[in-house]
Formats: sequence, structure tokens, C-alpha cells
Amino acid sequence: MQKNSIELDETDRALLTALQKNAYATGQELSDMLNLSASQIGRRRQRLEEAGLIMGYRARLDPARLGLDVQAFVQVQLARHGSDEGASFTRLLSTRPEIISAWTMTGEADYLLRVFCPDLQTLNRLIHEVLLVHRSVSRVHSQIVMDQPKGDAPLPV
Amino acid sequence: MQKNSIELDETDRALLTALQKNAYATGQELSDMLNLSASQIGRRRQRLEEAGLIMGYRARLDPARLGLDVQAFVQVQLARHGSDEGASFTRLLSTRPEIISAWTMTGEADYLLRVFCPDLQTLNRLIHEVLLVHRSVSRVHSQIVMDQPKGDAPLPV
DNA sequence: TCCCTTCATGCAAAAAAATAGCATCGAACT
DNA sequence: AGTTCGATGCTATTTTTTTGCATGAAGGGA
Repeated sequence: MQKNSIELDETDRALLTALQKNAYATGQELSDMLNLSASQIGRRRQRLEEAGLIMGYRARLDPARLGLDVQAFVQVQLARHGSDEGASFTRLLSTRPEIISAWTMTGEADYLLRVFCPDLQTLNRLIHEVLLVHRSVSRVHSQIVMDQPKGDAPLPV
Repeated sequence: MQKNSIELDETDRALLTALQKNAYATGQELSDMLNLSASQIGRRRQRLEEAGLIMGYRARLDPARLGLDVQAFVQVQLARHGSDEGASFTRLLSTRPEIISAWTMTGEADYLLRVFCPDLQTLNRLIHEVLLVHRSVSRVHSQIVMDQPKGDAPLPV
């Protein structure tokens, strides 16, 4: 089984792009768009799901309408490089719902966090009362998002 | 019209959370989950869509299976602060499919870009042949993503 | 307190959409 | 040429969503 290397033709790519933009497009709509019958759209979609190419479907919410007015990126540097510290910090990440995503980067053992908060005060509390008090965190640098000139474009397929 | 301030009760919140995790859950499944009839689920969902709280639905793809093995964050600093430069750079962003998202941050006039590339060479080319050659770009700093310990969690509702 | 409006709700019917069955077509290979 | 295999479209079936409608609970006057 080599799920990894499924053959994608142009129609598959177009379908993936369309579904990245609007996962609720009906078979009929996609059918018109791709010049393919609705049933075949469904079969291809199913194939792409089973191959693991499509990992799932998600609703995208408007942060502003949820009262999440402050978006920030927080760079966190850990003091020591023990696996314990990393694990402990990772556990912390998973418990905080305002931390939407976290990445580890090349170079120093540091994390980049993407955070949504209702206001600056909450962000501040997150930084000082949650992150900085963690035993393995040595430095924190946060940047507030002003604007998002390009947002969540589909992956290039 | 104050779309902004729709009342959300606990059921709405649970529904939003569920749809952020799996937008393809059927009314029946959500019905069991939230102790609500399928029709009512549908009506609430429609209300949340019309209110603009749900902005849309998207398929989530597996970057690795698409051959996008390198993920990076690129910080870009612009030389001058004229609106022309910003606009020109924004236009550049929109033309590059490997740039998935871009944010402007507080502080200096700089951008944070999230990028997916098939390999390091492509990333390198993006940086040197696309970003650095742009007239208003003064500095570029890129960090490669090693791991994503927390990924695309639902927004806290 | 009583009445009235409003709105969320569940059930059932209708409409829409996804899925499965089936025969056909075309490309690749023998 | 013959054969196999997979992709395709059409149709039938099933599943899901949406709509119509009556009920009941909550809130607002008089």
C-alpha cells in the first residue's frame, strides 16, 4: 500500500482546488465546473478521501464575530533542551484553546504560536501568567497581527 | 442590521465547535451529539451562516501527500513605508500560490508569510528570486517548520 | 393574573443530494 | 485483433437536508 503516491490528474487537481475553496459545493455544481458527471465527482472525491489526500472538512468561522479581536504570533524560546521540557510545554499547548496552532522551527528550540484572544489584556495574561511562568520557557516575543493581506489560500495542488 | 451581535447560546457554541472539527457531520450525527432534532440543527446552522459567523466550509488537504514537504515562515521587512510599496508587495503575494497566508504585524512594516514548498530548493528560489528581488523588500528571514505540535485547532467559541 | 406574541422545537413530508448498480467506452497491453 | 482494466454517464436507490406545520414554553403588557 502506497497511499503516498496516488496519481493525480488535472481533474483531481481541479477538484481539490474547488473543495479547498468551498467544501459544500454540490456534486452538480462541481459537475458543471469540471465537466464531469455528478456521480463521477463523488467517486473521485471518495477516492481522494480514502487516499488521505483530503483529511477532512471544516467550517471556517469569523474570529471578529466571535469577539476574537486580537490575533498574535508568539515566539517562545525554551531554556533547556531536555525532552521533558519539550513534552511538558507541548502538554501546556494542548490545554490552551486560544492557542490555535504551534510550530517548532529549525535553529533554536523555539516555538511559534498562533493565538486568538478577545482583547489585549487576555493576550497579556496568556503571556505572563501562562507562558512565562512555565518552568522551561526562557523568552517570549509576541507580535500583534494588524492585517491579513492574504488569508488561508488553498494549498497549491 | 447588526450581524455583529448575534446571540449565541450553548447549543450554538457546541454546534460551531463540532462543525469546526468536522463540517461533514450529518444532521443526524450532530443531532445525537447535541440532543437536538436534525431539522433544528439545520435551522441553527443556516442562521449561523447567514449571520456571517460561519464563513464557509473547506476541505483540508494533507500537504505531505501533495508533495509539499517544506513548510516555512518567512519574515519580510520592507525598505520604505510608502503605500505604493505595500500595495505592490501585496500584489506580489496574491500571485504566488505557495504563499498560503500573509500577515502584517505591529512594529516595523513587516510581513509574516506562511509558505509551502515541495523542497528546499524551491523555497530558496522563492526567497531569492521572488522576494529579495522585489524593489521594496529590504530583509528576509526564514524559518523552516520542523514539526507542528498543535495544528489548526478550532477557534474558541 | 391572564392573554398575547414570539420563537424554538419535533415530527412528518417534500426536495435535494450523494451513492450504488450497470452497461459502455477507450486506452494499454498481449 | 482480442482482452483487460479502469473511468465514465445514466438511472435507481438511499441518505440527507429542507420545509410545512402544530405544539409548548418564555416574556411582555394590560
